[in-house]
Amino acid sequence: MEGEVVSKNFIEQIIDKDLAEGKYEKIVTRFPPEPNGYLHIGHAKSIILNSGLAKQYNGIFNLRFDDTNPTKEKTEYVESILEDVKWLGADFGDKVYYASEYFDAMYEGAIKLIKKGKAFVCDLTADEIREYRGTLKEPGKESPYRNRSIEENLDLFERMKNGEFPDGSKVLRAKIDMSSPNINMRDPVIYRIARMTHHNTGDKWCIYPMYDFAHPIEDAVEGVTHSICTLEFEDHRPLYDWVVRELEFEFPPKQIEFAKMYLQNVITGKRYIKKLVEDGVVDGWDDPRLVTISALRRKGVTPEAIRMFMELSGVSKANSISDTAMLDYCIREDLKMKANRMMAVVDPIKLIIDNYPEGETELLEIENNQENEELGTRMVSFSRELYIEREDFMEEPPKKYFRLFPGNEVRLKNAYFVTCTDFVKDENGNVIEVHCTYDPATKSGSGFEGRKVKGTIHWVDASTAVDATVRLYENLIQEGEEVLKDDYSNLNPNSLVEMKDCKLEAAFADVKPGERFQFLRHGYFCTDSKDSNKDNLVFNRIVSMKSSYRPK
RNA sequence: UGGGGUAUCGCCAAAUGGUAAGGCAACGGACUCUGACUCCGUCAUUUCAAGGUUCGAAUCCUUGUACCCCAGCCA
Repeated sequence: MEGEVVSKNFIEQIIDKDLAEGKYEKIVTRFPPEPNGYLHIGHAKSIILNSGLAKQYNGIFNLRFDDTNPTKEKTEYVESILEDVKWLGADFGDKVYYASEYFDAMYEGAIKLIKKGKAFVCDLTADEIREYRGTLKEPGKESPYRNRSIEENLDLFERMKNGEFPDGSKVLRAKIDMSSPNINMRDPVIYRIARMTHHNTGDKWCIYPMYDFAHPIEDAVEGVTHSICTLEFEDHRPLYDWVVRELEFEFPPKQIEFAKMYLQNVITGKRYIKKLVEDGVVDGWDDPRLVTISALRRKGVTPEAIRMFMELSGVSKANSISDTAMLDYCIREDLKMKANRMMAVVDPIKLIIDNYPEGETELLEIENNQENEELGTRMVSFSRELYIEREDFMEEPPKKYFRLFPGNEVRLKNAYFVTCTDFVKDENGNVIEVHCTYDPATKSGSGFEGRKVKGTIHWVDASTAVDATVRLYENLIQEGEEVLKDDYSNLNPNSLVEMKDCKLEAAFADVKPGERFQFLRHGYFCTDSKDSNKDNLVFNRIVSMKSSYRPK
């Protein structure tokens, strides 16, 4: 870490320059979600970027709900967002900001514009405004209401606020340039009439500011220095700057855009996730097949892993789609040292040690994680009848198969060497039982050096093993090459695999919801914080292990 | 000839005119009480293309090409 030359991303370079020029003493960033859904991995990038920058530069990071459109917003969403941002570890101080707290300031700002002759009340219908706006290639034309007097505008706007006009009948527009090649500058609507109960301000207002007008004000009022948003707002920057300039803020914030985070083979995009939830394709916003923050949390992904992933992914202005393998790597990397390594047999087959005394049981003390002894040890019972993984035995092994087959000796992880002597098949020819003998001299930890063994396999004591369900998730997404935008019908929801009849070590009986484990050779799992109880343990798969053994 | 962006390894991504970092993935090999982990090694004579300037170009100029965003009283 130390001494390493880490190149700065383009945003850090901008900040460095601003700081060097003495523009700011302290930077202020913000994460401004609209509370209209749950946060997902894409938002995590913004949260981690913005809060990370504030931390790195000893600045301030604000969490602000951009709640200027009550038709889409719900308190449920602000609560979940709050929880997710906290969970991710972003330090937003002890205050949560709401754009709706600035409605008065925004109203005053609008009046200021009117008084400067920079805004007017327009009676055109929504359709007419669209027509007058022109097209991408042709300029628009001016509204017939554009030249109303300041007095008339002031009067009309006040009456809009007082509820004298029906919804949609009038809007307040900025007076900029109808022939601008940038459509956002063609007299954009900055206030609309909408009688909706706001989750925060109730029925106090019947006019609400539009994003392009509200956002720069929110930033400026909070003293935000660097307003970092995604690429699609690039075209809005001239308008952002216009608002900040016309309203004459002393310390105008600066908007900087970066490319969104997309992940290969998963659905990002609030809109699509929302549809899956609403249509009942998934269980809810935290369905582990999704990549919402709550789903990742439920699956057992750590905030540290998500942060590492964002750091590794970097920030740029190039549209890109990150590989989920990188996220998996971060999860593995983070959990490697802090998850207990437990034994679980997912597809059990019985192993009988013929020379082990019947009815006898011994307790083995097993380290929870050989690479981190702080995690302590646990006691696991061992006796004559065990379960092993079905794939760990082969009647006729291929070349380079190191596990159990007739005549071969392997190590039972944390226990003894065992030599396969026989096996039993049912009437269908399926192996149902494997027999072996063990060598008491080879006990784990005894320092036995007599001979080496090529393979080691995991196991579980048949008499004490706990039954459990393990869920393997594939991230929910499309089949084939096309990433769906509108064609949501092609989504394949059938990527959840539940494996019942799993056998786990007895030690798992007192596992707590949300705890994470590495199941040897099966990857990393988390006890499902929703479904787990002592009688029926449920584990969600976080990421799988890599395996270079591929029998053919 | 609407405007605004972006193009560097399979995937992210540095390099700010001085001779293409790094990570993920992949592939070899060593090690191993799991074939994981760890460790070592390999992986862009070339930066969308073609010209040009320069002792020197991913970086500057010219001309193209591809992809993304914008016509909500959404954010």
